[in-house]
Amino acid sequence: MTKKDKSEKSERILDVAEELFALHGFDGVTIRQISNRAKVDVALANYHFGKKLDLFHAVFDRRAELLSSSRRELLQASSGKKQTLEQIIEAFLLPLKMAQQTGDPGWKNYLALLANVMISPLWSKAMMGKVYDIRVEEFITALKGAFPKAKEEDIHWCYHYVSGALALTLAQTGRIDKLSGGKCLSSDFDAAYERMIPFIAAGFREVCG
Amino acid sequence: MTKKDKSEKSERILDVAEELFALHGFDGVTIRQISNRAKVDVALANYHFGKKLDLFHAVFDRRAELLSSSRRELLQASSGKKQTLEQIIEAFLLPLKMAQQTGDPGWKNYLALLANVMISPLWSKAMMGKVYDIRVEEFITALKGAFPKAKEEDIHWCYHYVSGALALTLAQTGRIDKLSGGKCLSSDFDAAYERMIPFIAAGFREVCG
DNA sequence: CACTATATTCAACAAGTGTTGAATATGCAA
DNA sequence: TTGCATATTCAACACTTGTTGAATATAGTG
Repeated sequence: MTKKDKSEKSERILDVAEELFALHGFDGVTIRQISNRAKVDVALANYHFGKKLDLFHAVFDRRAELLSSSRRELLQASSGKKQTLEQIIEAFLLPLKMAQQTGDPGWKNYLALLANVMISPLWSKAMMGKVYDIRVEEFITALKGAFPKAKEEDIHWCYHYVSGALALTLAQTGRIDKLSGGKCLSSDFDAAYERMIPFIAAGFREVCG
Repeated sequence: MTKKDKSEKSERILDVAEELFALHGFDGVTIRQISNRAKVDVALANYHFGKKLDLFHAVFDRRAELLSSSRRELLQASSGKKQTLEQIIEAFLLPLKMAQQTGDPGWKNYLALLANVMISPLWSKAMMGKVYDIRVEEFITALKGAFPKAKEEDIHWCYHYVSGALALTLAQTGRIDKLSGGKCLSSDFDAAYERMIPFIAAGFREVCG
């Protein structure tokens, strides 16, 4: 707004790259596929974003800060008195549900990309540290407050399970659709989150309580 | 043994391909990288396994049947009388823990590859249906037996969370190592499974009980 | 208008891609 | 040994990859 209005084409590149990276991963997508679908010359991606890897980072970072700060606000909002376990979990999950509920397909793609990064050893090390790890540390600190007597390892492992369940949800593989014979839908984030919170809460209380 | 002894080199190709596919995914690996590390000519992979995609299938299928049948046996072993929830969950998880505990790095790589496939919409659809889905259906049937009054959707969503937690564990991203400051290790499957069973069981009882 | 910085396209490069057919090596039966 | 099937290598193909430098268009400013 004030400084620079990103050109229309450069944002189209980001959108298309987001979608294709989410679906096929970094190596499964060529710059020509991106520029073709964005109706743009091959060289333009390079002009705006540099190397292919830089473009990937640009895509990943674009929405990372929004998600991360939304998590921080929710976590701090309830941090006055002692937080309930459910409040803590919701602060972690709700921003993702809200992002999904915007209906913006860009968010859907980004969340799938995030899931992809989370589960890859290489990409996880390269990308998650920048913005997301700080939030996770706050999240874990809050959990320690809710379970003062729990062992740290127990809390970390439980968070690990949460992270996995979340990743598979964000990935929207469509597998649950098939396995349930259509009774459940990958795209139904409401259904996924509704049950995830009590599921996780009970697990935490069992292992850490 | 009886029919054909696969050549030493062809198995080396499979081993190397398994490792590289697990780490970088299908598109992140070239046949030349595989053949170089296997100290074999580029054309040999094609001679033994056909196209690159066929090689990927060969890698994925090689250990799939073992894992799947191991699950079936464990699930049937306890199916005489009414199975406890913990028994059902263990039948699903134990084969993976045992595979990991062989110490064979090939198994470690395969499980990471499996995690990768599980979380990718495209690969999941293409690969999981062949061997794994049948086992999941039996698993869910057993769960229905343990929770006769539960709604089907609840059971499917809870299984979905299990599947996600499992996938992230198999992936061994090393993220928990970093976040816990070394208190937890991705490679420590014992620690992961030990807590996973009570965590999951409590979640199921809360949502489906 | 002219000037300038930014945006976009064009054309091409060197390197790498999967795949293939012919040539050679290897092991095994008669 | 001779044959023969399998295994492996060699050399090359047509094509795609990311990236770049020069050329051209576009928009904003004086």
